[in-house]
Amino acid sequence: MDKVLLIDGNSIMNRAFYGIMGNKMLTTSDGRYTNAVYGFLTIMFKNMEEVQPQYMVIAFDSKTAANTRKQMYEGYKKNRHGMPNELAEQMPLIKEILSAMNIKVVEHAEYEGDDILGSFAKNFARNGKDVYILSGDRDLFQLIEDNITVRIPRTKMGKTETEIYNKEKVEEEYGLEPIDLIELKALMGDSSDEIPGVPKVGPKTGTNLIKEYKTIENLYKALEEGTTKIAGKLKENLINNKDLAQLSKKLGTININAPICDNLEEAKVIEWDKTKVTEIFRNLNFNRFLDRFNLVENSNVKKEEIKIEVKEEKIENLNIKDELIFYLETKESSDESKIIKKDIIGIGIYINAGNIIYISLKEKTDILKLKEIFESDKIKKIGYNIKETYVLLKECGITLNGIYYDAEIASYILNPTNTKHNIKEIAMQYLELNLDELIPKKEDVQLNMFEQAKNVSNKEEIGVYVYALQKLYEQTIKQIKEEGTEKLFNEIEMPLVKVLGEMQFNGMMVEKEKLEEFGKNLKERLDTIKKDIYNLAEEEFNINSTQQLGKILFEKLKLTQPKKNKRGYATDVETLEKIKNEHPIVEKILEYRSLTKLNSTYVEGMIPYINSKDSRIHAIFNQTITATGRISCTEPNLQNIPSHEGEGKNIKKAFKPKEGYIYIDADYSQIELRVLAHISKDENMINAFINNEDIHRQVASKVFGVPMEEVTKEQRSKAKAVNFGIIYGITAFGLSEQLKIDRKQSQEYIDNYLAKYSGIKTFMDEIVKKTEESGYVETIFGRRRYVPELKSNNYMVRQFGTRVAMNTPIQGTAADIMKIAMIKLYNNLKNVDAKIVLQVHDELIIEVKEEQKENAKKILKESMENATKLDVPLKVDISEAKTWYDAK
DNA sequence: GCTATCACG
DNA sequence: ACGTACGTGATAGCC
Repeated sequence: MDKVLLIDGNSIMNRAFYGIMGNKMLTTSDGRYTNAVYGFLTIMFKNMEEVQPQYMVIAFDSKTAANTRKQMYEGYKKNRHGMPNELAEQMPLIKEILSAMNIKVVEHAEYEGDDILGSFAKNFARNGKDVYILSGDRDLFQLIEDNITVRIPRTKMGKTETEIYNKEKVEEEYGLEPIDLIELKALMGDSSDEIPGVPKVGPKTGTNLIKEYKTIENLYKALEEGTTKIAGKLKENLINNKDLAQLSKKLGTININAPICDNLEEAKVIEWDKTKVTEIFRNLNFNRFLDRFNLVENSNVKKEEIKIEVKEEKIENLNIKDELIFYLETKESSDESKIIKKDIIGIGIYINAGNIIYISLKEKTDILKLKEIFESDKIKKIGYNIKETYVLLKECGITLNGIYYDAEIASYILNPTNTKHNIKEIAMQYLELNLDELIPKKEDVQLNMFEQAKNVSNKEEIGVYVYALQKLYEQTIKQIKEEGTEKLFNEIEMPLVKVLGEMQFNGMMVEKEKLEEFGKNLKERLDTIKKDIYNLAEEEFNINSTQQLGKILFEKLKLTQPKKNKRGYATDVETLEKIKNEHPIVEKILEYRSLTKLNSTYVEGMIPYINSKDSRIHAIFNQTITATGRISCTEPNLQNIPSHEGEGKNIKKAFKPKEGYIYIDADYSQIELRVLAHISKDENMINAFINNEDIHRQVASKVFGVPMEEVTKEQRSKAKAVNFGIIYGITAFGLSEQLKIDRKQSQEYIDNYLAKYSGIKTFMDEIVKKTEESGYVETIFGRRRYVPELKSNNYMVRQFGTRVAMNTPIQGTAADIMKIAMIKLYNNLKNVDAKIVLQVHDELIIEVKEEQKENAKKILKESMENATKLDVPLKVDISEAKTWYDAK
């Protein structure tokens, strides 16, 4: 069936404008802004690729189009200040480009963009086409029907994804059919367009009313006939505001009969005017697009003199003995229950220089023919992003062994502050090789590129990666040896790949119902608090918007305004705590904040990650992100589940092992201070740990000059803050902020501390000096972090450099120790029915068969405490638990 | 994308 | 006189 892509021009331009606003490079040489145009095209191309439309229309708002509705109601879009100049000047530009691409652009003096989209959508749908509307605006949901879907671009974790709304999704989210949304809006209004609605009717009341009466006409008929249960204030309100409801319905109804689309064939997608498009792209410096659509002859680009020939080969002919240098080709999988939603479709293998082979693995069983090679411990595996490979293979029933070298990890070891370790970047950096130039370009790129099936394999591209991989292997290992980090690489990082792969494969079991129940409870309470806040503010606003909130608190309610930030008023917890006594609304805001956080991040954010097959969350543990050597965790982040105090902790009740199993939770006690004691060799601190003293109490005793027994709770807690400060590279300001004392006072604490713990003072001075000289700082296992900040001309940046120099060996060494412990633990648990499921920097959780828990406990504790030998003992606290919540 | 906010060690 | 404690990730708003 023919497909139609309709685009809400203004809405997408807006998104794009704010999306890439920060990129200051996106101006032309004469200073014209191009970021919104660039972003618009990126989003449009992505959607063209996904939808592959035969018809397209882009609708824009004209200056006068809103007048039709303004005549009905003068408030309509009244507070919409026009778009910023930087965006406005880009509007003609995008229209010019679209016209060069022969894409139909519609703008009308009397009809707004929504009306244009609505009319085209319904018209196309009537003609039997599949319609896809691309917009950032949820108002368009009312247009959805069987053959009409709305696509909302969304940035999630840096990636732009498209959220697709069809009938079912709308019903699920709103509890109403798409067409009913018109009625809902008539009752509840819309603050962004200033559609009034009926006062005091929010989403809940509104939805219930529409569910029962379907339309406002029916509702009012029932009210007038008295055949309704509605009573009290609500009834009064509805009756008194009938006009407003009717007006709002008119305002909020998208016109689907605008006489503007009599010839749909005009919207047919045809070839671009290549010359014009090229000229404009060149003019705007859109080199990536020029390249992508093959619009320039790259005659002036110096081509590498490398010819990479890739031969397609059968598995049977493969002869691999000592090492497997390989790159897996994957495509997005349609199987939602997979741990990693990718399918393996091919593999490139290095045989020798100039001889790279590609094996197609389209059939599910193909990969199993390589099982023996993958599982052999004798064959060294040399690859890229092997942790992912490990999980993918494990899902196919293959356990990858002999993991020897990973180019991503090598790059990380050489420079952990690099933010990108993808193969193209590291080939550029370590080989001075531009892989894009080596990948042969396809001929028919321009229009047809959107029609290229994405699962068509590209063996040439894979071949180039394999080629680069072999070179990277040689080059980075050479550099790693030169700087002396090969032990760290070979004995810690590479063995850890498998452990992290295991953790991701194992996952953490979550009781979805428990989470949902908690979410329901949160939402109910949030509804109440929201109403309270609106009542106290005497108006409705978006509480999540710090700007709107700031206006309410500091302009309308005139509360004292303790702090400002770049964008206006600060409204963070600390600020609000200070003015809590001035108005009851503040307390409510704080409560609202903490509950929305719980609901959106830990309930709503978590549920989609629960695997339907095994009820587990398979979070990704990243090994190449942090500057210090810690691992990080994403999709979702299980390392920041609430655990301090308050009801956030309840989230942890949903995490529980499978039937017959139990969690053992172990955490290092004071590992960073112990590391500090070791590397600084400070006598007092070393003794404290050897004698198993309470370190915070000891510090309090020394800093405040009181005997150990007389240290008060308050003094101990202050000392604790000082200890933390020391680890972070203390400043008087930082400590005074933390303890809410003045700078003089905090400086005294620091001076006292450094006098009593003089070994630490010496260490701090020397590490900064050493880092200045060498340019880098190291952990005791040799992990290296460069600190260019110390050479900066900017005082602030230099100061930051000194703190980094002081903190990195401490945090980094602690991270190294944990990594060693994890490897030991993994090996020691081989004959136990136990799995490592989570690491939270100084905490490890295993899921173990109940009968074997005592043995597992012993192994866990021993692996962690004996990870390495320091001048102070490593201490581990251990507990068993039925849920994560119960772990102490 | 950047900013503000807030969750963790 | 400046503006600061270290390391992370997720969400929502921005119009």
